[in-house]
Amino acid sequence: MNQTERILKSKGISPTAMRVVVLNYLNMQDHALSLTDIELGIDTADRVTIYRTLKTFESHGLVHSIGDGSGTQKFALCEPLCSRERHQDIHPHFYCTSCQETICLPTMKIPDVQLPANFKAEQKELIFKGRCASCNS
Amino acid sequence: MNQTERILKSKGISPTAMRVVVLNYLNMQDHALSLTDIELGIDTADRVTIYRTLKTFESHGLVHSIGDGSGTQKFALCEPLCSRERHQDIHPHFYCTSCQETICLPTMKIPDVQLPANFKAEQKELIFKGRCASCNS
DNA sequence: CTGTGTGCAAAGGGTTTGCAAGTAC
DNA sequence: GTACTTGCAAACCCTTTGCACACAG
Repeated sequence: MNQTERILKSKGISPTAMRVVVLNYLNMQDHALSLTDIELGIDTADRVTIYRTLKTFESHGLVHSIGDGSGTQKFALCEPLCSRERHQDIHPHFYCTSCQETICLPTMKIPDVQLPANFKAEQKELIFKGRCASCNS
Repeated sequence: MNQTERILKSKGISPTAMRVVVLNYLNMQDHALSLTDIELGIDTADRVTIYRTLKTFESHGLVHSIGDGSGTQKFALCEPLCSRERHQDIHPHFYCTSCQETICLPTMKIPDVQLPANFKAEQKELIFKGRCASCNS
């Protein structure tokens, strides 16, 4: 059993061939991917199957989804600490309006903000939009 | 000429009946509205017309749109200082996963975060998800 | 008359569900 | 055999564009 299968099992996901392929593909990327991105990258797989695979991954704390304002959801691997109950260590994302890539900024924290009385936040998302380093150079 | 028409003119938007109705409706709300919300609130108007009205408002700095992660865009009135060139004073939003309402938090600032070298941000968005005060009481 | 605004129709894209066939244990 | 997984089809919803008519300056 290889490393990818081990990761899936550790999250309680049975490591089918499809899931191994999707996870490996996500692992190769340094930015978040849309369903279409993955579909194009894995030419053997059906779009809906990938969709369901990602939903499975998400509900088991293996990937997180980002609404970057581009109108389409994107997905990226979580930090190892994330679990199905709680996504640890959620980080900001940068959406490049030039190349449309969404980049995770895992080394940064989302600062805390004092919410109004009786508001209870369970998640927070911080998104920057602009031009990324590659598009600026 | 009433106050609503005056606002429209001050933003360079000709104050048609439709636009006055939409602006008044937005003005009555304390939270951001989706296109569907507005469509249901203004039963005389066509969905596409409202859509175009909002786009006009947005490009003239009268409303801002929020992608709250619910999958649909929402719109809310801007602060008076916003202009077509630049949305001043962009604030965090709170998305209630119970009642699906998106609430502006205009008294709060989005904290600055140090971006990686050569990344240039033009916009930032901070969204909290959880339960709002009404749903918690 | 000319430009703008509105309504209707429809295209386009992404997300989500249903169902039946395939696969693993 | 039973439960889970996958592929195909289709539904659903939101966003966006095209076009023709109505309206205002």
